[in-house]
Amino acid sequence: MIINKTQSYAIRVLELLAQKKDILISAKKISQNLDIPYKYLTRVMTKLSESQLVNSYRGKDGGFMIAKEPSEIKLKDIIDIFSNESPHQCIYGDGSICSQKTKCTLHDKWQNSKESINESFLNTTIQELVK
Amino acid sequence: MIINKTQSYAIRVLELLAQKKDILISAKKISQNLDIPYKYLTRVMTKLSESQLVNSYRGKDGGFMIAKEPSEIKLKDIIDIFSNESPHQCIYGDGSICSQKTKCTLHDKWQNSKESINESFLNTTIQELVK
DNA sequence: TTTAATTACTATATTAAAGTAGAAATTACA
DNA sequence: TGTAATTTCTACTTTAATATAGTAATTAAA
Repeated sequence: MIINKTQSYAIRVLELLAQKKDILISAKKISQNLDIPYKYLTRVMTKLSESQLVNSYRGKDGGFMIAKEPSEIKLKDIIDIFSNESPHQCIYGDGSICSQKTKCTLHDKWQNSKESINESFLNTTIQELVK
Repeated sequence: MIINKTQSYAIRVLELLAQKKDILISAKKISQNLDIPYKYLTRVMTKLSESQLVNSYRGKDGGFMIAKEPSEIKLKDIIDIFSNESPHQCIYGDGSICSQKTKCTLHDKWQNSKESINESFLNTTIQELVK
């Protein structure tokens, strides 16, 4: 896949919260609505909250709300939160063999594909998913 | 990553075998040459052999040889051998929610990126990596 | 025909991602 | 002030990918 499961969960959550802008929604409801395992979701939500893409409200009647204009949130912002991979990874691994200096045989081809994806992540906002 | 570790191992193996066309090379040598764990590599090699991208020769002085013209082996041929994912996966998973009929919100964008990658896999042959 | 070097097979171990469980901290409201 | 509903924290479990280990099968050559 292009992105992992956790990342796609997070994108879908923000899509939902964008649809319900200015309304508090609990993790329980998000979980039911999007069919994402509740306990796993709560951890995703905590990270989204730490990253200030959503605001969280604790306690009774608490929940989550999108923290920015949907048009201000790029897919890349979300994806990066749940990403650990070094961005320039090629078939020769982590940069020790393949680097800008000593490119691996696929470096340029890879880079093109990656840039195409990355560009898509950069210029797609949550706004677009909602309408 | 775009591809997983096993897939990149396999690509590098075929790159090497293409460089040593018509020469038998043992798994041990491949392992040393490419710094791929020996035991893991042997299983990758068995699969490449089953898929007839390489010919295997057992017994003393045995080893592996590329089985086709490097120009005839597409990256996609190699990648597909070590791939289990359904090819049209979007953020809504495996096709039950997102399909051609009921597209997910990112379906078209995703498809573009995927096609760009896929095209690259399809029109890049091992030949290109060697020169 | 024996030996050594190899591929092939099968089982197990390690690691990272995904998922689950329980309880602490917080808060609205009766 | 007590209770119930929530987020947050910490630990554990499961699953899939990657890696390791041991041995069987094969084969060239002494």
